[in-house]
Amino acid sequence: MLECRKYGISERERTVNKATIADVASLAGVSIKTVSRVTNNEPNVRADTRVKVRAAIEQLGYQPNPSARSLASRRSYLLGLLYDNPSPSYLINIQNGSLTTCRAEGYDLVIYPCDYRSERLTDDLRAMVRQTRVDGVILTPPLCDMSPVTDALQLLGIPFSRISPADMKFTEQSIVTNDKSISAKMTSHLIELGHQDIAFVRGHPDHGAVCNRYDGYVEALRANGLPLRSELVAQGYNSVESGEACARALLKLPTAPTAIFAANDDMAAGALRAAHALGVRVPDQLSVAGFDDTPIAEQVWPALTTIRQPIKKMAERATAVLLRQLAGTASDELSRTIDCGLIIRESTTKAPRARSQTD
Amino acid sequence: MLECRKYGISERERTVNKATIADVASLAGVSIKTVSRVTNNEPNVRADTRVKVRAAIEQLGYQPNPSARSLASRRSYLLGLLYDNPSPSYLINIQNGSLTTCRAEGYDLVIYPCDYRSERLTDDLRAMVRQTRVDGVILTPPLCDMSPVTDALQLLGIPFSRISPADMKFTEQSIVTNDKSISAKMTSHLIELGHQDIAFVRGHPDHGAVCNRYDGYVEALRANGLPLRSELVAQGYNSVESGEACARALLKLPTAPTAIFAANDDMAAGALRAAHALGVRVPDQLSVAGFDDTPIAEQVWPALTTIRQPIKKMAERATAVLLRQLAGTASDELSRTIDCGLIIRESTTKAPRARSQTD
DNA sequence: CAAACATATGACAACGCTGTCAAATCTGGC
DNA sequence: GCCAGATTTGACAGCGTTGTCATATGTTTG
Repeated sequence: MLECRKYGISERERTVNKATIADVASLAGVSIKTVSRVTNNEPNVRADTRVKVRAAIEQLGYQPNPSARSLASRRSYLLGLLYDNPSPSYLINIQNGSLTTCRAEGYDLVIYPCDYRSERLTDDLRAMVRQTRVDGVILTPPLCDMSPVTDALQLLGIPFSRISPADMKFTEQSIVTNDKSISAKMTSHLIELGHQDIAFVRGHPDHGAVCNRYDGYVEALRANGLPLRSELVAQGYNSVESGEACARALLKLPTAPTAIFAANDDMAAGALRAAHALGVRVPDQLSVAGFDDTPIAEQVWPALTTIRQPIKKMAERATAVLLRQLAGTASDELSRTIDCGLIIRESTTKAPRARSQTD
Repeated sequence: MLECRKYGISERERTVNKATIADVASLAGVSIKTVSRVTNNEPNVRADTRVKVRAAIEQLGYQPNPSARSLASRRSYLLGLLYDNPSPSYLINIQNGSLTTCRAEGYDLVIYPCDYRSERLTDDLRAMVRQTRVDGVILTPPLCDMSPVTDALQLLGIPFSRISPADMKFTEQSIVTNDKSISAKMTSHLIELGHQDIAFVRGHPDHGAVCNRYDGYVEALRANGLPLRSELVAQGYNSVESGEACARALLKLPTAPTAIFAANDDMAAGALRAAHALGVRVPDQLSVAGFDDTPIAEQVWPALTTIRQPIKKMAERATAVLLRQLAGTASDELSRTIDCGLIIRESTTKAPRARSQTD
């Protein structure tokens, strides 16, 4: 009892999970190999044997020791999630999605924040992989688009799965979104509301998928016969701050836009701040649209019109694709393209006629 | 070469990390035990032997196999982070902080989102612990205040460390914040600005530390000789939405407050939304203060006066405390109380004289 | 009914490390 | 130069699984 204080390790090991595969085997009256077959759902076990073993497992509360299993089978049952300081809400969705799939398949998730601009990125990667021996890696933007990363993983022989890559490589191992077409749809929506002078705040150049959104904007302008005016295109860096700076500059233009479409919600929130500060009323004088439907979209005032990406689902799929890859089973039935939808809220409305007239 | 396609597992194992402790031992001309001693920084190795072994390790790029190490030493070198759907930015800070310490000590972090209201909470906990055999667990609010959780962990003999618990139990294993006194300070600050009618939006009742903030508010009112008016105290639930609802009700009061202090930033952002919607100008007519300094505080307009909690540092410390506990070393030199500071931004200013006069 | 084959089970050797304990080597004191 | 004690090193047995391969048990077929 006294040694129990402070949860002495040795005491713990005696208390918890005492049953080993051998205990189960002797209780069930079979060999440990048969127990192993049952716990791993292997074929070639007679139904009644299986029942017997299951009962013994139940009775003893047996859980296979993951370390022993890993050592013998040379798999860690661990997946790594690689990310570089994304928006918190994005990350949490990715994590939750990935975990959903992981848990269902008996895997755990280990997280690896890293700096995509670091010189030592591939070294870090290598160290990480070796240290924990993750069976596979999930890559989020912008890491999923960096060939040093994918090359290193290929070299190490670590399977990976990519979420929202910008390019079309490794399509078998990627979950892609239709960023371009949905951005075109949002732009068209604004045009339908009567907006002619629609500004676009571009995302961080290193962030591939976000960049594709600009292409959709360009496409929609062209499709609707509107000119692409370079002064209405601003370069942001995904942050609220950068969005605010861009919007300030845009709103001070002699031919100020009546709508601003930002490549993500944070920058759209920045545009909102700029409008407030400059006394421009949203949406009466200015419509603002974002992308991602992060929590901030509903938290700012007015609530942002935006595009919802089912991020959690994307992560679930990406993880499933990775696990299939690990298992060697085909994953053809898994759709790898994810659709997004427009969410119309308070920050967009019809273009102010008067204004575009007088300008 | 052909088998390399799709990164066949067996091929991988041959390619990556081929060096074992035996290879290092024979290259260095020592026994495997000596190599083990070196990699684990154990004493009683001659300096020149250590150098020899280190060189061999370097040359072969040897990394100990974590599964083998775990199996033999009965430790997983894995820590679990238990959380229940907190704010994304809170979680990311916690994760990053915890990881910083983990990495430095050769540990990895496994994440466990869970539902604190679930009936099966302790069962889940038990399953999780057994499945991965985490060496210890980090508890965030509100889980850190739930005795079913702490009891279960104690029973399982799993060491844990708590971040921001509301109670004073397990002080050796907790990182506590001075929520009460800093809330009093914020309240006093508002009083110094001339506010007399200060409303408080309380946090979720299940969230202990957030509740303590109310106590600070009460204390400061008393200390400054102001009455505690129950109609100025609203019950929120930590969400933007609940903060907005509370603020709407407060602002419609015949004796509306000139300042609203919300127990967290999300609710303060909600108050901002309510003010915007009702045409109440912030901060001219209404001061709003939050708590936490989450990113939203800077992203809304006007930017929120709030209280900064060094969450990342708290997580670093909590993890360090846990690791000391695991190692059996004393952690007395680790301070377990964390100070917060007031961040004055745009959402608070002097009380509108006229108004409090006419009311 | 036996031969031939498919299915079910088990014995045993890994897997790569750490813990234990004994052996070897190095100290310093006389 | 020798002995007691401290320090350094190594042999070897686990740790709890899975993989391999041989054996045992069914099941079909001629």
